[in-house]
Amino acid sequence: MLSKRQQQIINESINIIDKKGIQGLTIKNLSKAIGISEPGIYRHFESKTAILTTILDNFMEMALGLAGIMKTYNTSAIEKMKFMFTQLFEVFSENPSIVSVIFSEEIFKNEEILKNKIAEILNLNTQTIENIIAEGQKEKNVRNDIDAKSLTLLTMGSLRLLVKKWDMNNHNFDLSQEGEKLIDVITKVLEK
Amino acid sequence: MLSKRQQQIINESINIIDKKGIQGLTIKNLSKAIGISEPGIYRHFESKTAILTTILDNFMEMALGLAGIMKTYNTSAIEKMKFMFTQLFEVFSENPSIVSVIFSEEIFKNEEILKNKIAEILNLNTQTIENIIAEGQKEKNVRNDIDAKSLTLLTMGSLRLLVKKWDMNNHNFDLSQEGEKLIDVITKVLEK
DNA sequence: TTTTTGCGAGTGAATACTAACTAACCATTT
DNA sequence: AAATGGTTAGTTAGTATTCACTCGCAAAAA
Repeated sequence: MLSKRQQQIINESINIIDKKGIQGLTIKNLSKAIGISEPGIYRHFESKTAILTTILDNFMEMALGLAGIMKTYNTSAIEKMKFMFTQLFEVFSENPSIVSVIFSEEIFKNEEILKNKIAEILNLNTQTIENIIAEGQKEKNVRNDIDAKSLTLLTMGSLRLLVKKWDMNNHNFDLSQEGEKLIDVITKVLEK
Repeated sequence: MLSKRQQQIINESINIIDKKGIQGLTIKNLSKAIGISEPGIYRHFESKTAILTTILDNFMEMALGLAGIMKTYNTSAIEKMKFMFTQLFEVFSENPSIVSVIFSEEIFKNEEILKNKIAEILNLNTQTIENIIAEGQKEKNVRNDIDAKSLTLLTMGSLRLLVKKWDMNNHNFDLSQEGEKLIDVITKVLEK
């Protein structure tokens, strides 16, 4: 479990990465944002890498949680997708800064451990969507003239790009609203 | 025009970003890779930012060139998309390292000028695809139960994700081959 | 001869991180 | 109730290293 201070450090780190990029995340900037001295940070994390590792571990848990929910959620594939996407758009709208971390794999290229963690998260999320789509194909609710992997690519790719554009354009449109539109489009494309 | 040395510096910079991320691109690393001293770099670029600016300007020219070609290329929308995507997959296969720069917008978050340049490039490429799709809808070759913007999101998003996965997984699959598959899928989705 | 391209040696600022110390709190023991 | 010892969370003042970049000079090219 993370202490309050640790959680604060994590949140502020994500904020800084969002605003200034990974190069802007320095212990100095971080400590200033928190309001303690630089060595104070090291009372709560043994290194800067430990902070980044914790961030990614949190995202991994989120991904695992989502995968678990989707497995037990008992409806059609299309309904599952709708539910999942609505949830995601809500989370991103409420915590805009996590977008620039979770959809920006290459900011962790520097360190092998982090690079692998982020690839794992992406693969898990892909698998979650692919499972839903494949299941839908079995139940004949989803078109099967295109294989599940390709439909997953379409679905996930468009979701990611929408969110990324929202992020790059300083959230100057309503993500939940545009997200709803995208869900409709994807539904149209997936349905048999 | 860029001198040979300048072009070499640009290429090596892209290579380093690909391998080590933006944090790995230091003047020291760069000069070592080129085989000259650190001050030697400054004979050819006035600053590190100037190097990055030049990289993005090159990409902008590529995007403009592509947009120009697509305007004059006189076939159906579907054929245009096929042609454009095949071209892109070829370019990426031959120059894998540019992928981690051109599809990694957030590595330039640090500097406002660079951030804006990369947003411009993305918007231009989006516009190019959207134009083709909208034209196809006019000519009744492309479905019109979904608006052009959404179809563009699907198309571009899936392309980007495919290329990004290829990059993240150390190019462990044949991009051109998987790209062909994606082109077929997109064709199926777009066609009326 | 002038211009271009390189070099060694250095600059100040920023980087992640450490050493040594202190004040506040808290559970025991006296 | 008071003293004791230990933990937690913070500090100031530093470390070695790396960062982008500059200066003055030399060799080579035009």
